[in-house]
Parts: sequence; C-alpha cells; structure tokens
Amino acid sequence: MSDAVTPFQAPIGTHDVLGAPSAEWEGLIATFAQYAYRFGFELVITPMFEDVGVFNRGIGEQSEMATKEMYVFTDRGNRTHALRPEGTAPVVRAFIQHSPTTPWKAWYFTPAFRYERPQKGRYRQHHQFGVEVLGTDDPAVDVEVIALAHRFYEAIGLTRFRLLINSMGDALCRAAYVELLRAHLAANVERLTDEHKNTWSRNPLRVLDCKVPDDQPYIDKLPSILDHLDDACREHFASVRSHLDARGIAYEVRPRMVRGLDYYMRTTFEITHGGLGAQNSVLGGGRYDGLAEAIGSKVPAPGIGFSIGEDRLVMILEESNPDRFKPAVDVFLAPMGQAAEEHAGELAAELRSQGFSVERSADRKLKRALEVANKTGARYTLILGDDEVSTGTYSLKDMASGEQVKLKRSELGARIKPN
RNA sequence: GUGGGCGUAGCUCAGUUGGUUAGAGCGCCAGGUUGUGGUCCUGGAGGUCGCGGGUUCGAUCCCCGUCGCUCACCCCA
Repeated sequence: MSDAVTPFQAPIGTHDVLGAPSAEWEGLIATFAQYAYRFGFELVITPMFEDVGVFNRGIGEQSEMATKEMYVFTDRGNRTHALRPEGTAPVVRAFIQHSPTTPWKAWYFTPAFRYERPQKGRYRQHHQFGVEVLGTDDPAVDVEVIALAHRFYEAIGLTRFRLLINSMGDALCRAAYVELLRAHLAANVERLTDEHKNTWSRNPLRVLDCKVPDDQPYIDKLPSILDHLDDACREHFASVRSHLDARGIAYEVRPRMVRGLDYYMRTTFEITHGGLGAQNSVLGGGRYDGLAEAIGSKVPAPGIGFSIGEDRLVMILEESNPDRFKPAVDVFLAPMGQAAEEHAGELAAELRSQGFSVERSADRKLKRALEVANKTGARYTLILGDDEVSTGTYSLKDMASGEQVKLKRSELGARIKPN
C-alpha cells in the first residue's frame, strides 16, 4: 500500500487485541500469574532485544529460527541485536548475569518475534508466557514444571488437551542416536520424499515428525530414541514418568516428538489441542541442560521450562468458551437531571472504593441509559432522578430479572456485593 | 521462501453471463414510550465494490500488476 490516503494497518503478521479477546488475555495472564506464584515462581522481565549472540549460541546457529526468522538490526552504536524470537535464552542470560540462588524459578510474559509467513495460529509477533527453573536437573522438578502447565490448563477450563512427553537424551547418547538415524536414512534415501532428501543429512531428527501420510509406515520402522538412551537418561525419564503417574497426570509418550530448538535435552513435552489447524501446539517445553554453558556460564546450570502460546490459547477459548473472562459491571448509574448527575459522580467514587465495578451514564433519557446498561452487561442499574437524590432513596433495578426496589443509600451495601 | 483461496457498509455475506439509483441480516442512530433495558414496529445514517493500470461506448464484474487477508508447506507458541 503505497497510496498516501490508504489508512495504516497493523504490520503483516501482527494483530491488535481488543474487545472480547482482550478480556481473555487479561484473565489468562492473571490466572497464570496466580498459579506461577502458587508454584513458587517469581516474575522476571528481560529486554525485548538482546545481543544476537544470545540467540545464535542459545538456540543453535543452524536452527531455522536463527538462520532465517530473526529480526536482526544494528543500532546506532553498531551493536548487532535481535528482537527475541523466544523466551528462554534471554532468561538464561539474565540468570548468568545475576547469579541468583538456585534453583531459580522465574516466570515471564513477553512478545516474541519471528519473520515467518503468517497462518492460522502463527504470527510474526506472538505472545508467550512461560517458566524456567535453573540450577537443578532433578526429575521431580521436571514434573513440577509439567504439573504447573497441567494445573493451569485445568484452571482455565480447557478440555480435550493432550500432554505429550519424550526424552531427547543428552549430548552423548543423542549424538550416537542421530548418527544411527542418519545411517538408516542414508541406506534408504530412495524411499524418502523429495523434501526429506534435503533434510535427512542436515537434521535427521526432523524426518521423525514428518506429516506426509505415505511416509509414515517407513518412519514408524526407524529406531526410537527411547531405545538408545544411556543409563542416566533412561533413569531420568523413568523417574519423570513415575512422578507423573504418582500425581495422576495423564500423558502420552511420543518417541518421535522432536522439538525445534537445538538446546533441548532429556525431557521434552508439548500440549496440543484440536481446533488450531496445522499449528496444534499450545505449549512447548523441555529440559535444556547445557544451554547456560553455551551462552557463557562458567558453571553448569541445568534448566527446564516451557512456554505457552497466548494467541493460540485465546483462539481456542474464543471457540469453546468465549464468555469465560467477560468482565462484569456491577452497578450502572443512570442519573437524570443536573443534581442527580453530580450526585452520581460522588456515588460512583464511593462504590468504586468499596470494590464495585461501576459504569455511569451521562444525563440522558432513562430508556437510553437502560439500553446502554444492558449492553455493558451490568448486573444492576441504579436509577437516580432529582427526586431520588432529594429524598435519599434510589431505585435499584436487577437487570436479569427486571425486578426493581427502592432503597436508601445506607441499605445499598447489604443488597449488592462486588463481583 | 513456495503454493491454493479471498478482498463489496462497523461485522457476516448476497449480487450483476459488463449497463444507468449496489442489496440483505446483524450492529449503530432516532422515533413509537412524558423516568424503565433485553421483544416488537417505523424511519435514518453508513460503500471511491482494496489500490493502480488495461480492454470496452460503458468495469464492482473481464485482463494485468500491486497491496492486504487467509489456509497449507517449511518451521514453531
């Protein structure tokens, strides 16, 4: 759009949030903050951009995200920065910089930027909230983190979600497995689709989560990473599973689940939900022992975390339960006349200080005021005419039932409660 | 980066095999009700038919380009 008279729009792959979805955003963030607090996490806020090295070294220089999806720019001091494409690496960088006592448990909410073609559930600026725990490799912590995610999804009333888990092994046994996989693929290269002919040697793991139906029988026969874990990794995974079982958290083991970032080790998990088209993942996470060292930590600092796609979550809730976080006005004030309007301002202040959500009409016809009250979804409308003000008696109308009573100001508190 | 679909009122969409004043529903505003909403009735506002160019006597419709939206691949939240 180069035409000067064309109105501006939000950039490609970004969107404004207002109306019902914005109420859901607020509700989701508040709910997540509450559960993160209950699980002992503190809020961490890191810059929206970092030295590009934080991401190159963190998520892997060869990864798609680093090579072609980052918003990289040079500032006026010739420093090369990148808008954060994901949430974990910056938190790990902050951990290294400040050395908080471990285990350090932090949660965050942040936009993330990736230069990709937008589609359903995928944006150039999307928003994630998530947690990280640094300084321990205890499998019980893995399960604490998964349990928080699980509890959160229950709390917001999301049903029909599936928790998928896997183990990616560690640097040693995974490397051995990848070579084994590469050998298998090399021996059968003619059976691969064109697409995989290009990827198998570069990143053999990618072939595992291929979606082409015709390839499935062949891929099913490839060796499973779970059969090639070393003793320590096998024990770790077994421990994670038994902790999950003990807590009654349902999960599915998916040995072919491959996560996109290079730093994942051992435990990986994902929560998926139908109704998101091809992008069905609403949460992704895993353990990333070694990431801190990759970014520059002098001491080993194993870690685990997850991030939730806020935009995708809102999309699901919009379809399944759009009124979940609908804000409710407790009292709508409908003043008529000069004296009543001034009185309404004073009364609104008092009710708000008591915790009520109060909306008020300007001085206008009562019919019109009630129409507006109805649209705001107010539970009660308080009718204030000059006669009500002079006698100190209000008319309180219950908007759902239509029932209307007269009462004195002092009786108001006993009649209605904040939502 | 690649491929498919789509751009007509605030929203969801009709429509014209190219013809003069472009429609509906919802929403919005006003009236029917002098102080009573959610139902109903009546009326009204609101559109350079994404933008630019071409073909034509004539384009919202056909052609080309462009911008945008959308879905999928890739990748991922």
